[in-house]
Amino acid sequence: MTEPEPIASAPMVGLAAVILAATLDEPRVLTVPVAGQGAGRAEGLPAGPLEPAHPTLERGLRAWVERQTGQSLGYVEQLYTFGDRNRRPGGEDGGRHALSVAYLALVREARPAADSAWQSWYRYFPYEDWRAGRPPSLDALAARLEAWAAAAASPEEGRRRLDRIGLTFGAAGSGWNEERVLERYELLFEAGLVPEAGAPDALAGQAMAFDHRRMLATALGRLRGKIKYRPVVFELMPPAFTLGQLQRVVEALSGVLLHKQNFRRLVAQQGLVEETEAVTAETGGRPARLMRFRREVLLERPAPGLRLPSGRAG
Amino acid sequence: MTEPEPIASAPMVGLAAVILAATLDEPRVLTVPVAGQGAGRAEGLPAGPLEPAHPTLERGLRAWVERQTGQSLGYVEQLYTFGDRNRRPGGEDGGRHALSVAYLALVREARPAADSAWQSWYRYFPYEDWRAGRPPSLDALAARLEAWAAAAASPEEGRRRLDRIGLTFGAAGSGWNEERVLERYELLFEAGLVPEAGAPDALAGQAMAFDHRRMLATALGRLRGKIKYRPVVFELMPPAFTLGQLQRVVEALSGVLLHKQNFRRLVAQQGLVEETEAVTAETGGRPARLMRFRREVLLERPAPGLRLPSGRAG
DNA sequence: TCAAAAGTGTTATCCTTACACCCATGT
DNA sequence: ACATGGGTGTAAGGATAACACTTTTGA
Repeated sequence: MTEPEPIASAPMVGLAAVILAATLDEPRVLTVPVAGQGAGRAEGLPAGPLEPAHPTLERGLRAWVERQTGQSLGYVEQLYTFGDRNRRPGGEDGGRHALSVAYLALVREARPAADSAWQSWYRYFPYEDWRAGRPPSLDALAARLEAWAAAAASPEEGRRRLDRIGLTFGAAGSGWNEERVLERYELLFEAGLVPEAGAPDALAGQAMAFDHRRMLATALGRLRGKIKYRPVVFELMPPAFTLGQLQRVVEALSGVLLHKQNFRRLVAQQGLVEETEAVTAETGGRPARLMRFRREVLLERPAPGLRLPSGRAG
Repeated sequence: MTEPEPIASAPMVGLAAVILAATLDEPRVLTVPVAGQGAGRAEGLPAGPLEPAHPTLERGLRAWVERQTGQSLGYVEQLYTFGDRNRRPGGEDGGRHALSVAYLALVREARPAADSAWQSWYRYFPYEDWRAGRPPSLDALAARLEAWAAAAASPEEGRRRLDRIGLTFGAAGSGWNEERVLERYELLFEAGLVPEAGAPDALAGQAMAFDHRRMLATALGRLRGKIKYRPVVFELMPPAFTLGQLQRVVEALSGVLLHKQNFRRLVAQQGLVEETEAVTAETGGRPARLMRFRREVLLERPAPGLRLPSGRAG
């Protein structure tokens, strides 16, 4: 009656890494060149097949990343297993499945090696960066999305599309929600507005090979959510940093500006950081005290993180 | 330099489903018998290999579940891909990897079919049920965990173990955190206190085949977290229900009792439900108004859910 | 002297928590 | 009458958001 165990046919299993860092005020992702699909070279994520020699999935991932980029990974967590879309090559493989287990990694230093390169992740998602106010490209995107909704087969379908647009791109009830990165990308994909889906221009951002941009979107959404209840930002910070630097990194990740005073108070009274003796001279203005992450906070609070204090202000 | 695409060797890929329901006051999981490892039959989750005929992972999962249990699934989300532990059969397969992509499914009705059976999930995690106060088995477990910490190779390792015990089982700072189901299970596993790891008795709950109990722990933790910011509880409720029923289901999921008045206010003012005209006679006491889920809340609030109003009270 | 960034303090407001209490039905 | 669960109101406390303001450096 019952099968003995989830044993399998012979699918292809790949490993892929979304490796993020935050140097200066820019959030970065590590990319490698990929022999082009059709025309020339494309950008992609470090990736490779799972091999029998790999002791675990995660160890296999680390091996591939070191080999392709020279980067060694610290914090690593599993993101999602992709297998449903753009991953069945049709007849050529006799219908074999192609899965890809994607991981999120956070690193401190950004030493690019071999062919790899660090890119700002807003290169792939320009409309996700609200630090300088509402991105102008959103107006054009919104217009195209509404046209897509209007072109729906039935009125109900049109209404559903409008609801989704409002939900993911704001306008509905509560405005922009920075965590819905993946939902926005999938909506643009369905509407045919991303280059991967055949859009003529790059209004919705730079394309990536295969479904790597979907993986990146998944990673950004996850990270934007996670900084609120886990102190993962510090995986991106040097051992000592100023509160201003910390704030700029959080702003870079979340894509929105924060209220300075409240951010400082929040960080301080949550016990996330402690002072060091050192101060730094720095770019213009009064020297700032250097802080370090307070590891003990993990034992004290149930969900220590940076509940973003909303408002935009200097 | 760069490999063309995450293409693979020949691992075995399985699909597994944690199917949850809430009938009356008990939270349930759907299990199937598994031809025993060693001695007799064990309980397991519905599962089966990914096959070339499956159009997507999720469709493959639905097919396996219907075939093994007769249950058709509504809400389904991917949980995690397990592959690192208990999943390399050693020499027999020449070192092939065995992965398992686990899914969480929520269903309304509990019609058992074939060999499958609904079990209370606290059968597998008795210490997770705090509805009748602190479970007595926790005292014995805590004693064994402390013995495990004391038996560490080095003092630092002993301290680390104590920290983890405090963090996952309470005592540290903030007491019991109902979301850390997986972390608790993994700690018990490492300490050798679960039957799967060879513990002599079932103090830490009933065993399951393979790593299925780990999957169940992952599912419970995810669900306990998710009800706080997504209205997933309603996937478990009938179309019309009383606020009392809703509260009892939430309590069953989270394993803690809630404060009645605040729960009602919360649900009401969040706009999660709306009244129907009907009332129900019910078990003892004044007849209650029947409510239904307000679907529009999805469009209105960024994260509609049931932020548990802490305290235990009638 | 001024710009720029660091850093401190205070107040209004909202949400959470807790407590007290009334209502309608079955036994 | 009373037990049981349904249902409403309100006051105290804490966290958030917004505001105003001082300090210390470099140009």
